[in-house]
Amino acid sequence: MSRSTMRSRAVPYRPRTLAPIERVPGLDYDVLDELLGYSLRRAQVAMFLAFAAATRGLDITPPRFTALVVIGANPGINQSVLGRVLGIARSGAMALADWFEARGWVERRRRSDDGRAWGLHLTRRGERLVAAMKERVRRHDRRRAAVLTAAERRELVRLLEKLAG
Amino acid sequence: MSRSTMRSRAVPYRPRTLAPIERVPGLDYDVLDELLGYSLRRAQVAMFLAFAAATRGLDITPPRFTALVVIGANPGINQSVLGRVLGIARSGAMALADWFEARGWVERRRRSDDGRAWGLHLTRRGERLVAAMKERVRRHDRRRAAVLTAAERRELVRLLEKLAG
DNA sequence: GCGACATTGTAATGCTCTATAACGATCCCG
DNA sequence: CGGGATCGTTATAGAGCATTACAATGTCGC
Repeated sequence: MSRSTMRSRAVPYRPRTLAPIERVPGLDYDVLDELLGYSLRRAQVAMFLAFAAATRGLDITPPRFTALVVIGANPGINQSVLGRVLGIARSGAMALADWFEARGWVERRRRSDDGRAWGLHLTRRGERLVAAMKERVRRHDRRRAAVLTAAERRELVRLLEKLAG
Repeated sequence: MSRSTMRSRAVPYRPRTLAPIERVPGLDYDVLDELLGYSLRRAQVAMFLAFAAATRGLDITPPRFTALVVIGANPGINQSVLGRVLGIARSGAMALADWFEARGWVERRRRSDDGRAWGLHLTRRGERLVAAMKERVRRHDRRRAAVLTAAERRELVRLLEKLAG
């Protein structure tokens, strides 16, 4: 099998400095300020910045983080399901798994119930890393969300879930 | 260090897929359900689907829509400022302007106050198109948001604004 | 005015993420 | 058993963005 043909990145890791979208003073934003989609986008920027701060130096992105958390909480999950969770194609989920495996965070194990599928599992090292990562992300998320009261926070999550369907 | 030399990376503006993020039954989402960032992301996908429905057949994306609205509301805006509004580099703003110009929606005009800059303006045709587009997007945005009551919608916007800071 | 530096538009280049399509292996079901 | 679905995999293509470099133009300190 040629999964050993690992996809290599020419540039291993480049730290990224993140900047918020500028709210240019004096500019007319017209209809944008009425759109829920645009409000969501702006709020997402704020939370994304918190995420970036939490994962600085780890070469982690939101999809990668989501994948690691889901693998950790659902050992043996296969790549197709992972792709559905992330909303990406199987091929993309596989590239993710390769990437994790190359770092020794995740390993593939044969599944007894399905000869086609590989089960994804965190390694010891992956578990330690994900645990630390989750803690840092949660802390930053809460800190950023601290502009809201606890009740507001709960209400916001409720409304977002309702919206997401 | 000047702002122009600061590295920045645009926060993903929109899901790059039209597929909704599946909520796989029986799967453990662990810490994700506590994270505001994740809830925001899922809600954003839902609103993006509304946007996609509104602009179907127009070959429009959220950045393009934002750019057109901003150009329409701020005639003569230059490409650097447009880039800052969108959170992308000048070169990207330029590619956008090229794209609009090729379709005859936007034209560049020399600015009397700055010999380096080009002012961006909607053409007649661009104006008609943007007006129609704004109406459609607004309608779909409201329709998708209709899963919320009017009061909930107002509250959501308030919380999002507070979060976006 | 002059000179250093900043800013604008532009072009070239490369990377990352994602989709799509194809394929063999395996599973499921009638 | 046989046809179709599913899984992992590979290859390929394209969108979107950053980065870098450059010339033209603007700005500011002196």
